Order: sequence, then C-alpha cells, then structure tokens
Amino acid sequence: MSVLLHPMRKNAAAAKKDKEAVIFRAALKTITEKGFHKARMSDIAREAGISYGLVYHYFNNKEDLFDAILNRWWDGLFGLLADVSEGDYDVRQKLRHIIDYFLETYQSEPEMVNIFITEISRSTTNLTSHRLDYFKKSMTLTEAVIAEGQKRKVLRTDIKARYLTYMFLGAVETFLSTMVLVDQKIKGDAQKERIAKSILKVFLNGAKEQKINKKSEIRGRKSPVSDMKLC
Amino acid sequence: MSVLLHPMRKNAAAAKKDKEAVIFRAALKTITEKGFHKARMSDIAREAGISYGLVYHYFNNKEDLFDAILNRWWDGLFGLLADVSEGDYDVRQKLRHIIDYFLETYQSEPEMVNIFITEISRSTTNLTSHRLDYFKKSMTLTEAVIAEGQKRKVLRTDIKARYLTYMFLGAVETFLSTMVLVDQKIKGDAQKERIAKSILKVFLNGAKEQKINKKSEIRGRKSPVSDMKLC
Amino acid sequence: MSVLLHPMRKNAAAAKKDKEAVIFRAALKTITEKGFHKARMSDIAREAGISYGLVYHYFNNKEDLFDAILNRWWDGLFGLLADVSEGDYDVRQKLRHIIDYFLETYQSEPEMVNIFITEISRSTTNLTSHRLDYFKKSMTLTEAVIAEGQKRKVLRTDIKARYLTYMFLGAVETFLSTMVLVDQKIKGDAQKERIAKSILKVFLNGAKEQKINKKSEIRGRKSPVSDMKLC
Amino acid sequence: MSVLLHPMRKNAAAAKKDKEAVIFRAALKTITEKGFHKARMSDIAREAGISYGLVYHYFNNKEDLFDAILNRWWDGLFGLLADVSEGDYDVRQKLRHIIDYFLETYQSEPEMVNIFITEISRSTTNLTSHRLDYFKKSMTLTEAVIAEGQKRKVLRTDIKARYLTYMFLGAVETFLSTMVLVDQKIKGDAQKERIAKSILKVFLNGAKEQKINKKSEIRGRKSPVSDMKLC
DNA sequence: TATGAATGAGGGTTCATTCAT
DNA sequence: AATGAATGAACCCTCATTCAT
Repeated sequence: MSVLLHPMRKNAAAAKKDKEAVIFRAALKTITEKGFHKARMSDIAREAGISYGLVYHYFNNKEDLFDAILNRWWDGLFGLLADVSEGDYDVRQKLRHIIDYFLETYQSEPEMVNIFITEISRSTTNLTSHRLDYFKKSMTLTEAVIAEGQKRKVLRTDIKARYLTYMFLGAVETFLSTMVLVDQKIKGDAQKERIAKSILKVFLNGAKEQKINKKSEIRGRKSPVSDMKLC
Repeated sequence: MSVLLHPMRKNAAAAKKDKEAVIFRAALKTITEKGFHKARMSDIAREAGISYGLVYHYFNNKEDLFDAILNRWWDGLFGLLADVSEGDYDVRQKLRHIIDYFLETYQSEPEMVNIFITEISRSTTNLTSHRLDYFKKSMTLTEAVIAEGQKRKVLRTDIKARYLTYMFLGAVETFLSTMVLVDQKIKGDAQKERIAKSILKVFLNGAKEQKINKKSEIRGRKSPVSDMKLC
Repeated sequence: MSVLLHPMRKNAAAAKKDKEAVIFRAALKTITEKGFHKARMSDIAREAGISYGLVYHYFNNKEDLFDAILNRWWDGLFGLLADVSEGDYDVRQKLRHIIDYFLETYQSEPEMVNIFITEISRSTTNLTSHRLDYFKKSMTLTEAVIAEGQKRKVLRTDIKARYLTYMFLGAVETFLSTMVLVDQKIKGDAQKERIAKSILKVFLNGAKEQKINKKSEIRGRKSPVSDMKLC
Repeated sequence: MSVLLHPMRKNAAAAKKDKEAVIFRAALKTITEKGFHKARMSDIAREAGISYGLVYHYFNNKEDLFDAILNRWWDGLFGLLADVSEGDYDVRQKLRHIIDYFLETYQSEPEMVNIFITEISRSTTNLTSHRLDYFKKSMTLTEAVIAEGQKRKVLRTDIKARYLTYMFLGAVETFLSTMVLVDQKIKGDAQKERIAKSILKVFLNGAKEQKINKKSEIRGRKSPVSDMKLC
C-alpha cells in the first residue's frame, strides 16, 4: 500500500502509535509509583491526559497493558543478549554489556527497570507461567555467557554456572533496586562507569582485599588505582 | 498465681497463642502464594480453618497481620546482627553468619523469607516510612560489618562500603528469591553449606579465574588467596 | 416463700438485680455518648466491667436492653402523669410538675433524658410501632392536662389543645436537648427554679413585653419582678 | 462556546445534575425513613433506580451525601436569615418569616426538615464539630432577632435572649417533628397559616387565657395585645 | 476516536449473637 | 454465673470493565 496514495492512513497509524505511546508512558510512570496493583486505570488515563474509556481502545485490559510493558523490557533484554552472544566479545565485555544494558535502561527509562525488578524479578504475585518462561529464558541466556566464561577459564569452575549467574544478576539488580528505593538517579556517564566497574570488579575479582596487589605494588609500584583498569 | 490451681488458665493462654500461630502460618502461606495484595483475609481464614471474623479477634486488620510477619523477620534478623556484632568473630565469619541466617530461615520458614524479599526488599508498594526504617537499619548494620572488614584490610577499600553491602545482600537475596521463584527448596545441610560457601567465595574472592594464584602456587609462594580452598 | 428459709435466694436475686443495674447504667452511659447505633455491646460490657457474653445473661439482646431503658423512662413519666392527673392541683401546678419531672430527671439521670430526646422523641429511626404507642400515650396524657386548662379557662381556647401540647413539650425538650448538646448540667436547685419558671412564664404569658404590667405598675407600683411570681 | 454548536454538552451537564438530583432525592427519602445509620447506600441506589457504584460517581461517600443534604438545608436557612436580618421588617414579621421558612420547607421538602431535626438538631450522634458550627451559627442568628426584639421592647427582657431562642425554635421544631412522627402533612396554605399564627401567638402572647385583653376591650382601650387577632 | 456515565463483583472490616468451657 | 473465642451476615467502598453517545 503506497504511502502516497493513502497519506492519511499513515498519519492515522502514526497517531495511533503516538497515543499508544502516551498511554504506555503513563502506565510506566503510574505503575512505578504505585505498583501494579495499586495503579488504577483511571490514574493511568489521567496521567496520559485522556479519558479512561480510551485506554481500552488501545489495550484490551490492564493485564495486557502490563504485558506490553514487560514485552518491551524482554524484547530489549533479549535483543541485547542476542547481540552479545553473537558478537565477537570476550566474556568480560559481554558481562559489561549486560550491566550497561541495565544501567543505561535505568538512565533512559528508570520506570521500566523498576517495574521489572519489583513486579517480575522479585515477585511471584504477578507471575503467570507465561511470564515465568520469559524470566527463565533470560536466566538461561545469561547463564550461557557465564558458562562460556567458565569454559574459557575466565570464570572459576568450582561453582555451578547457575549459582554464578544468580550472583551476577543479583549484584546488578540490588544496585538498581536500591537506587530505585532511595530514588537516586544515575548522574551522568561518569557515575555509570563507576558503578559498572564496581559491579564487574567485585564479581570478577571479589571483594577480598587483594593482598597480591600489594605485593606487586611493592615490586612494581602498581597503585590500587591501576588495579581498577583491570575491570 | 499457681499454675496448678488454674490449669485452664494456662491452657487457655496456650490455646490463644496456638490459634494465633495457626493464623500466622496461614497468612504466611497465603501471602507467599498470592502476594500481600491478592491475599484475601477470607483466603487466610480458610487456610487456617477458622471463620472469617476470628482473624480479627487476633489481629486488628490485614496490615497488622502483615506487620506481625515482618516483625518476626526483623526481630530474627536484628537479633542475629546483634549477636554477630557483639560476638568474637572475624569478618568472614560474620558474613557467613548473615548468609547462614538467610539460608536457615529459608529452610525453616521459606515463606517468611519470600515475603521479606518480594514485599519489602524489592517493592516500594507496601513501603511505609515505618517499614523503610527497619529496612535502612538492617542495611546500616550490615554495612557496619562490611566497613569493619575494610578497616581490617579484609575487604577492598576502593569501593564504598555501601556499594559492597548492596552486592553482598544482593547476592544472598537473588539466590533466595530465585529459589523461591522456581520453588526450589534447600535439600539438606550439605546443599546449604555449598550455597553459603559459594556466595562467600564469590563475594570475597571474586568469580574470576584466579590465575595469579596458580602461578604463585607453582612458584611455591603460598599467597593468602590460596586459602580460598578453605571457603 | 420465706426469706428466712431461703436467705440465699434473696441475696441471689438481689445480686442479679445489682448486676442488671450495673449493665443498665453502663448502657445508659454508652448509648448517651455514642447513640444507640454506635454503642456496641462490647462497649457496654466494658463500661460495666464484665465480659460481653454476660450481658446476654441479663438481657436477651440489644433491643431488649434499649427497651429496658425506655421502659424506665416511660414508667417514670407515666407515673408522674398519673400522680398529676389524680392529684388536687391547678393546671399551672400540673404543668409545673411535668416541667419539674423533666428537669429533675435530667439532674439525676441526664443520660436517660438525653436518650429519650435523641433516640425517641425526635427520631423515627428506632421507632417501632410498639414504641410509638408509648409516645402517643404520653402526648395524650399531657394533652389532657392542657385541655383541662382550656376547659377551666386558664388556657386559651382559640388554639387546638394538641397544638398547645406540642409547644409546651417543645419548649421543655428544646431546653433540655440544648443543654445536652452543650453538655451543660443544671447547677443546683436555684437554676432549676429559674429555668422552670422561664418555661412556664413564656408558655403561659408569652414572650411579648408585658405592657399591661406597666400600666398596673403605674397604677399599683407593681414591679416587673413581681410579675414573675405569677408563673 | 455556543450552545447551538454543542447541544450535547449542555444536555450532558443537565443530565449530570439531574442524576445527582435523583440520588439526592433518594437519599433524602431513605434517610428519612431509616435514619442515617440504618440507611444503606444500596437502599439509596435502589430507591434512585441506579446501580450501586454510580452513587459514588456523584458523591464521594455516605458522609458527603449526608453533608450535601445538610448544606442544602443550611444554605436555605442562612439565606432566609440573611434576608430577614437585612430586610425592613419588624421583629414579629421576622419571627413569622422564620416560622414560615420551616413550615414551607416542610411542605415542599418534608424529608429535609425531618433529617435536620432528627439527625442534627436533636442528636449528638452525627455531630461533627464542623456540623456543630453550622448549628451554633443558626442559633446565634436567630438569637440576634430575639435580642433585637428585646432591645425594641417587643420581647420581654427578664428572660435571657438565648432562653427565648430555645423556646421559640423549640416550639417550631416540636411542631414539625411531631408532624413528621405521625406522618402528618400540612394540608394547604390555610393550615400552614393557622399553625404559623398559633406558634407566633403562643410565643408572643402566651398560652394563658387573655382575660386582661377582654377587659381592656370592654373598656374600649385598645391595647397592643388586642392586635393579636392579626396573628 | 473519544468520553465518562454506568455496572457490579468483590474486598476489608464490624459487631450482634452463640456456645463451649 | 461468667468468660471470651467463634461465627458470619452485612456494610461501605473500590475499580476494572462495558457501553451509549
């Protein structure tokens, strides 16, 4: 169908998408603030600046609206994980990309990250089996990266890949959820860098005081700061 | 007043406590299954095998019943944290005790842990300022252990104590919440041991393959890191 | 049945009456404070210092307890009205006795008067046909006094006796209900006298400035104060 | 915005007002019949011929609906009292206007008058401090009229203005509440005239047989009291 | 598309009453 | 006579969803 022949169609479709996006954003914000259960359809409509009857024109019901949000999250995450696993990165870079995805999404769409963590990642409440499947898939894909790291001797093998995955994602999520809890935004890319490095550092090198470094420091004047470059 | 003289009194009091406990358990189970919001007082009553109104004989309202559960959790956790900070333990032992508390509570009362994680730790929905205070207190107490570790040079100091705390608790929580999510129970103390050690190992020594150590081992220089095997 | 033979019976009966009276008083107080609907049986029991199950030992149910209160009021009022109509009083004295009964009962049992006014006299809410009968009877008995006054040419006849009755009782009740409203007690017999006289004065002589008196004053040096003696 | 261009707008607004009025009437009727406490929101909805939830579309809750009724009453009464105090009337005319307001409102909206008397004027049960303020204001405004009468020597000064106010309003209210109680409607303006005159007559001139007047009439001396017939 | 009036199932809570002890 | 645990019907209110306009 030619756009030239039916310019209104395109505009109409675009308008539809626009309005859908407006509702989507409103839902994101409202659900973040109140949680899925306490967020009322009328709250979302008011936030979107439309009548609440109209929400049902674009989304069948509240659950569907919720799933639309989740799908956006999953689409993004699965896209990233696909890029990562297909791309030519070493394991550390892959993990860093995953961390970056969480942090960057939190920067650009903090509500989405919040909803993922509070309503899905840590809640059995809204967990339909359909939604659980997505969750398990994301776990499995991340685990593949971890397992690859073990295979390539970048990650220790004396702990199950699944356990390492729990800890890796746990560190990322806790960081984000605590920032959400205290309503702290990531201030600029510099802070993002620092957080990403910290997570990766602790996960990869551990929290233990690296006495080895001190020795090397003594021997090679390597300062603890230089150590950070390793991350 | 002698118990011998008033045996019924004692039984009555005991019966009262018993019934309260029955309702408490039912609430634990129901809230775990459905979440606080979807858990109906009638569900809890049915689960407890009592009439609807009787729940209100023992608990003022749903919110109070919820707080009773949370208080039990916080009482246990704060008790443990007090024991830990007062006790004569090194930092690693202290962290291990904290991990053990989570794991053991999950073994004995998985619902309690689940409710803590899903409804409080990762949700702003039910977070009254009163409840947030408890949460912050637990963070601060754990951070004190972490900070002590930094002071004693057991933990790295180039990352803020608060950040390390997030990661430590995050790892523990993710472990537990994922087990909750897939409804996996801890099978015996052996598995508990393995999980606790894994968490501690990764947190303290990092997930990275410790090539440095191997070298130093080869060279015959026993680095402190080599005692990793003890974990 | 001889009291000597069954002394305990008497004591038991007396005790029963005592406990009944305690509950009665508690009901009076509670219903006055909260109104019949908002007064809970448990409130009454707590006020009486007994368990709430016991209330049902002495009164079948809440309605019966309420009726017991009303009956006490009606018994007193009908007793007074009987005394008044049988006694050798002129109409003014009879009306004065009625006023006194209200005021004195308000002095000794303000709650009873309050309940009568708020729950019965001015409320269709609690009015069963059975209760309405009592109300009508009291109206009719008072009207008889008024009608007698008209017959004896003490009261004007150009207004229906029933209308005069409304106004007479209306003045009394408004006085009392307003005192109840502002929680004002009658301070001593002197104030009671003044109120009783005021009501009677206005009812009998009217609120209008008594210019006639001024004339008589002029003629006979009768002061306005002396006019009060007429009431 | 032209009404011609948007006729539906006007109709919609009108419809909204209509429905609100329907609910208002239903509430009036139901509360009159059952009292505020026993009146159920479902009763009101059924009486209005609408669904349960719709009541909450127009009124926030039961209290608000109740207050809407009271406000209508107070608005009318305060409007009348303002007119009266500003208008060029003598005191008797002012009192007559007040009486008329009660009687006419009872004719046109008997339920409103009933609710005022039973739920507010004579009941502490529903009396919030906010509502008590209105009540006191109406007392004060009426007292001002009475006090003016005393100042102009139309009303006796040996009784406190407040006491006279109690008696005046008491007479009016008792009349109305008793009519409500026996479900008696005012039959036509003639009866209204008679009642109004009776109340005013008794309040101003008293219930006593006016022998004095007759004498003065006989003597040919037209006293002010003789114009009583005008009442 | 767009509105918001209309519906009604269902939830938390109250409390009169019963009953086992 | 006395207790208070136990019951459950009813109430107020919420809010997702439908539908007439």
